[in-house]
Amino acid sequence: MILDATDKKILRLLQEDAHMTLKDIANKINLSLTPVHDRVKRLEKEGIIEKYVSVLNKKKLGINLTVYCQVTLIKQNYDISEGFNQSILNFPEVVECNFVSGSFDYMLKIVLPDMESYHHFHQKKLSILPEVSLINTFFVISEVKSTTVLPI
Amino acid sequence: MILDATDKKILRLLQEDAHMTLKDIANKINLSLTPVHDRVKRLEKEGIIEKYVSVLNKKKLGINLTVYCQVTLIKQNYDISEGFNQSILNFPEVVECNFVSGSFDYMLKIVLPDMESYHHFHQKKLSILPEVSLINTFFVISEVKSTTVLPI
DNA sequence: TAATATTCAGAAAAATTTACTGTAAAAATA
DNA sequence: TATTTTTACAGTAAATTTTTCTGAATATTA
Repeated sequence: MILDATDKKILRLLQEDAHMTLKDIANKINLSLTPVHDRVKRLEKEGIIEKYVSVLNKKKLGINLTVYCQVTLIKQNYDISEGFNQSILNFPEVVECNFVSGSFDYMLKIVLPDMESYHHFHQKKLSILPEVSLINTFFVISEVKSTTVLPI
Repeated sequence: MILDATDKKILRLLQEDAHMTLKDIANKINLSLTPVHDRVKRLEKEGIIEKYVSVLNKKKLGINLTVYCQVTLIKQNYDISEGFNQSILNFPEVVECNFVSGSFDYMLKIVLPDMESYHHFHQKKLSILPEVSLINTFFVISEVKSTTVLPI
């Protein structure tokens, strides 16, 4: 599937604000409702638009600590990795987990209320996983940028 | 502002799918339209709900490479940091940038079409910033988890 | 106990999305 | 080259959703 200039304009708008009405979009890109509607539906159907979500304010929810954890496993084989992955998927405080190249195995991003919660998470949830060998933590002091907008 | 159980239920639903109708939400949590509408509006007004966005599919947009960069600045003072921050905000491929504690200064997450694009980004955009002293890159081999859903 | 807020239900109005009809331009085919 | 087919779009009407309004029930406060 090829995205033409109009598709990209629509995607750029919807990435920033999914609550724009079709009419708003139509006006912004000088089209009528029909093509905008059809294109959005097509983009949804093709899976280019994966989902629509609400972005909540961490601070106002009392989530005041973000950390990156570099995790090394005891071994790199399939079963060990899969076991670890499954545990991570069940940890709601882990918002990001990627298997990476380099001197460790996984890069995690974790969001928590405070340091005490992190201590608990580290001791009672992450470090006790049988697959985990090493954890190296970096604490976020200040968030410069955080966006769901992809460059298109 | 205190969130009661009903607010949290609404937030949990909207975090996963912002295209649920008020009626859908009302049905799921056994309420009528009015309180759901009023609560959502209040959550928006208070800034608990920050925005609504569309999540796009990286792969289908030809974005096949994700990397983490650990960046060290030449100095840690305010002007140097601010200069760096401003540049980062203007780089659309940088989707995440956090000032962190530890053996380097910033943790970046960058999304790009391929290795060639990363080479270009590294050489022509990141490493030439006057504030940057050191860059350490980790390539994502496989994405295990990536969510905008906060634990509430 | 009365007055005031707060929360919610139901209904009507306004706005948006969806579906339908048709036209013009571009592309494909004979 | 002419004809058919496809594609993209405009306009309108129906269906759905959001928004607004009215009022009742419960809890809070004076």
